[in-house]
Amino acid sequence: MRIATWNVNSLGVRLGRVESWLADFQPDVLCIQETKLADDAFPALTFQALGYESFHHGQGQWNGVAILSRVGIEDPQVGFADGGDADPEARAVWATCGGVRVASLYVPNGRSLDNDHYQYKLRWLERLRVHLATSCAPTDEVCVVGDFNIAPDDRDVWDLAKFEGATHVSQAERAALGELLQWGMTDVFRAKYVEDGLYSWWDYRGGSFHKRQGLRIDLVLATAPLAARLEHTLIDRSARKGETPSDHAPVIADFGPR
DNA sequence: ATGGTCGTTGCACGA
Repeated sequence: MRIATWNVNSLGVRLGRVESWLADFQPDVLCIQETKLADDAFPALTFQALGYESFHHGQGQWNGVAILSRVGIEDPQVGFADGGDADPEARAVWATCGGVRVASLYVPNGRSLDNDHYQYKLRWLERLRVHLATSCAPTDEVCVVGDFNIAPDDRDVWDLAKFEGATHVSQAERAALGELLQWGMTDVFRAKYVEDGLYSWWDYRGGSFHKRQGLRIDLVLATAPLAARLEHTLIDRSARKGETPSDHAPVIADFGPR
């Protein structure tokens, strides 16, 4: 089972690229972030014609997350089932695809450590932790993927000095991610590759991609029964090349049969 | 030199 995640930075602009990427990589599940579309503008029929059912939660101009699946979409769910207020931003969808509980997440950016949005980010991560702890078990097959806007450790940052005092690397964010891992999830890309310099996002400005100045912030987290079957994982840097790319590359994980 | 680009929208702001 091939599960992929890709922050496309506007599905309206990137639909052609997503269509050809699906044809090239044939994922069973593709989780998309930053569709920047309202639900009635989501191109479900286009994906259906390619063999993918879909579930989208959007709000229009910003955010927006989706799951595409050619192995079924059951029990779709939006946001967090923690009894709290609905998230005002469209950042999380869940569905069961081929027996795996899948989440497509767009974790808040945080903007800066002294910004209210950073507190929203930390609260959002805590709601994610509670949602997982109360609706899933580490012994279930759960795959939580997306743009985490957190570089898990220093290997995932091109220049630590540039990020001193910034979001994406702060102790509190990394600790929040660490709690998800401690609960029972594996960062499957890091499980296969230990070296630094392997990134999934590069700033559009200043030729960052060609200078290899990026961050690894797009993650595939899997519970033990799934992670034990990991066969391959890849960041598709080729998708960051050419005309009008997203600033993120897709991340793929292949899990063998049960 | 504290910039740079791209997406949204609308002539600024978020990432």
